[in-house]
Amino acid sequence: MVRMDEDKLLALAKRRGFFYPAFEIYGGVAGLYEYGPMGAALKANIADRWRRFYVLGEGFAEIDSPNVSPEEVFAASGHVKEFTDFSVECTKCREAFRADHLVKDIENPAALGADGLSAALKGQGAKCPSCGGELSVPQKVNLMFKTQIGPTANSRVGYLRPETAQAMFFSFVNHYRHFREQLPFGVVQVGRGFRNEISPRQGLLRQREFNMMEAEVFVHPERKTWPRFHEVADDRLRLVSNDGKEHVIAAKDAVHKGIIKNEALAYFVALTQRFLLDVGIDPKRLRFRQHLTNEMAHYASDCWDAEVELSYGWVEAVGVADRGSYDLDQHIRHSGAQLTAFERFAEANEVERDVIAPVHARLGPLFKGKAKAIAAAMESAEGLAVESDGTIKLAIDGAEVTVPPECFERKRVREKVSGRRFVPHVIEPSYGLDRILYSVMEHSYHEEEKEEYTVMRLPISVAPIKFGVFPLMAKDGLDGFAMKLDAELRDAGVVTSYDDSGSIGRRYARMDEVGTPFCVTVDHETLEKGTVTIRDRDSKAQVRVPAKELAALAPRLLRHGFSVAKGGK
RNA sequence: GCGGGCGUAGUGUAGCCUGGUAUCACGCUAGCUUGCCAAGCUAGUGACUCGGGUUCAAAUCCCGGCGCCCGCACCA
Repeated sequence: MVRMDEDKLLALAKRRGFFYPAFEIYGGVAGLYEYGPMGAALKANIADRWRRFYVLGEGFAEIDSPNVSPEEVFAASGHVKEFTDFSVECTKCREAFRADHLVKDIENPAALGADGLSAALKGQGAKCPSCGGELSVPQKVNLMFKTQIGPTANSRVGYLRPETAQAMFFSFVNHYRHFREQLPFGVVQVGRGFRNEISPRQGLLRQREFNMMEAEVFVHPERKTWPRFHEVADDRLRLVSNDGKEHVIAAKDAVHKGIIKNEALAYFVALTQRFLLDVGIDPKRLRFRQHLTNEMAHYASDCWDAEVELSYGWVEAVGVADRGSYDLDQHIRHSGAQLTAFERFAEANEVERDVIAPVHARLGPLFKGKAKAIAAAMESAEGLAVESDGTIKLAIDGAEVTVPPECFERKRVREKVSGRRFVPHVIEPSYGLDRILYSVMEHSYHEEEKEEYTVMRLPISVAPIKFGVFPLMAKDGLDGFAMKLDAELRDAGVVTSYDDSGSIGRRYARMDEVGTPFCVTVDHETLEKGTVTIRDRDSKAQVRVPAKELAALAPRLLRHGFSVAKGGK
């Protein structure tokens, strides 16, 4: 029964132009999908709602960075090294296999390293599954799409990004400055990611090129609170913690009891719930599951996935992770850039310390080209020891250099220390847009019990078309009137669909299938009294309103629902 | 990638075993009709997943590719 729904939904998705496999006339390519007119609109509307939460609601800044990135970025992020699967090759028939899939009786073999896999395979005497030949040692296969930046031989190696997050990290100082050097703040990006999956499946849920909406929220490492936490404090969350227990609990209690590690993380878990419900996820089919300790990235201190129940089972749609300072640390290490925030002490400290001050007038002539490096080394080295003969020994470029006494002075200085630099921590809510879109479609899908009749009960805000506009019959001037009404609505910024074909019931049905919340019909009474009917998708109820008022009424209907029309007239 | 199931108009299907270019329904388009929930009549539209082989002839038989679904595994 569940299977049936899924097939019917996929059929509807294609028939009505939501989504379908890409490149169909060339046989299709696994893991690549195309959004049709309804799907593209639905996707844009969901992303819009997301921005309403994250950009308008939280005041976060949206950026837009390239899909193609130089190798250095992913060397720093760890993707070049770690974003891999292990494969083994048969030495006889040359066939390749995923190493972790050949390992038997080990829980989570994917978590094994090269040595662990190698040992496990050897220990089990694993042979080639197709010819029985000997297997090679496990080799890493990177799952990023590799390319070259620039067409000529001296081009740089590049990758299509597997996530949008990195630009929010490596451009941290720009964002920090934009927010006038105040924590906490957030940066978001809505865009595409690319993962060259070995075997993509399950339609929109696992694609090779997919859409995500990511936020990186930079917080003080010792103050992982959130200023607006009180707004969500009483939101009830369904939490499955990694001890296997399920809690239905208010956000504030989840924090107090330590189920969710900190307030900032809990805030974004609660915000995620609000967003998902807003775009049409069924609350009964939503839960948050904490990552198991061995599933969590080693740097993450806590991670919660929003999981949505679909015909495929529970599917992860959003991940909310406390990533600590890992990502910024990595880019600091690899690039040398100072990706830090500055914190002013309440009172500036005065400290006295001994320093070695280079005498440049002597250093220069004596050491020539090396003088600059020597001076820098003297200034940066804390507590340099002066040898018994009065010289200093320094290691410059791997060679020891002896600096005679006349080249420096020993001084005691008073310094004012007004604050300290530190690497912020990051809370990362990461949303799979395609998965959310698909989930919204499944949860909106509604079939009338008796007849074969489908209604997509999409929330008004995400529905691709807001109003169907019909003349009851395309004659007697009804069609002309309806066309004018349609143009007025579109002029007011409302997405409409004009339709004068077939019976009125058929046209309602078409709109129901794409989730259009309202249909306006022009009939003979319109010509006499100037009123039109508005029909509600979910209740099929109708009310008459003056046609003249429709364009003004429409935005209120879209905001508050059908009851506005009922109450109004 | 493994195991299983599968691929015929936009959709759902018949035909495949036993080779002779394709059934029915819905949809869609036009006309008539009806006059507020997929009504009716008429006409039209439109398909054998791709490639190779066997054959006088392939949707049908054989081989291979691609794709889809389920399970395993992985993941946003």
